[in-house]
Amino acid sequence: MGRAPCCDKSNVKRGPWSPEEDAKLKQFIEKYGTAGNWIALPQKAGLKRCGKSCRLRWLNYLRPNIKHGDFSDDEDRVICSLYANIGSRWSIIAAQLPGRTDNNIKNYWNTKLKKKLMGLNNIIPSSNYNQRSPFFPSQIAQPQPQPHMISSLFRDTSNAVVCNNKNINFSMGSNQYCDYLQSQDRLVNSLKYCTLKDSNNLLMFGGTDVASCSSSDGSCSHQMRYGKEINKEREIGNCNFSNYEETHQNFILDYGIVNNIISQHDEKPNHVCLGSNTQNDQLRYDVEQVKQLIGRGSGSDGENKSKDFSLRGFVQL
DNA sequence: AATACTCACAACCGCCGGAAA
DNA sequence: GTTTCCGGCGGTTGTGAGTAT
Repeated sequence: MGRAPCCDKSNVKRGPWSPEEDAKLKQFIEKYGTAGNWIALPQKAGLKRCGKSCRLRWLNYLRPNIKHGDFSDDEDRVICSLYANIGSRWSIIAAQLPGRTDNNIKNYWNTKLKKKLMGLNNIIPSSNYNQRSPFFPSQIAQPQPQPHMISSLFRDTSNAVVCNNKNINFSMGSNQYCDYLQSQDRLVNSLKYCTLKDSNNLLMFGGTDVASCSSSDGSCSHQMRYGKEINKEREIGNCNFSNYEETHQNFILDYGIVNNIISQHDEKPNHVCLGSNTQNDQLRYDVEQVKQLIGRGSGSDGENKSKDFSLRGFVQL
């Protein structure tokens, strides 16, 4: 059974809102609120508009404290940083910019910021990058800014941009590849239930096998085991989440651990794979590419490398 | 001055998830 | 457990102003 339309489309006005309609809507909402029902609102307010249209008009234009006009450099920076991390999740990005709406930011990105970044970088994206990145929507053939372009632009000044939302907080790492990995929120989700295992020459992150423990000082570590057979996959290593902080679980997955596993493994994996077990829900990264990116990191000695290539994040409990 | 083109932004559409019935 | 409804979201389209020819 199909869904009923939200309104009688033949009987509602469409297109730009007139000042009179704006005034009616604003007056009604200021007096009565939405009463928790946008669909019924237009009739009560005497508007020949779809409820959804009223909602959008209010949220994107009429609502108090909406900022109109140019975006500041700081706002640009936040948008770019968050886009590099989480992709086109405009509502989450908008939550970090008071007065800006998701629609506003989306339009700004599509019409100005994206072009600005592409102009600054002047780089044609390599086909080696994962095509399922938010920077390579499959439907869009035109080149998109890549995470490392964005992070390299803003690295020095916004190394610790934090994205707050009800589910996930990110703390940006400084490494290009880790920035890129963090842009896949599924990675963060899978890290919550992380197992490492190998299958068909792939090193995989993801799955559901997780055990947790707490220490006396309040810290918490989640140990991931991958020492047993899981379907056809063998266990190949160990990894810890550590440093429980207040309401957040802070995880650090040191890239050295991954490297260790790769080097100890008798059949060298040729891909790093993130996501669940099904082939359709995985993100694959070429191991050689990963190594190359490590080599391009800012740290030249071992200590810095280890610091640079850890993967950091906060998962709100 | 008229027309074509570009750009920015408002508005719409369809899908999805959660809550209620 | 299933269906229905609604709000929210992201992608896309429409519109009008500004600019180029």
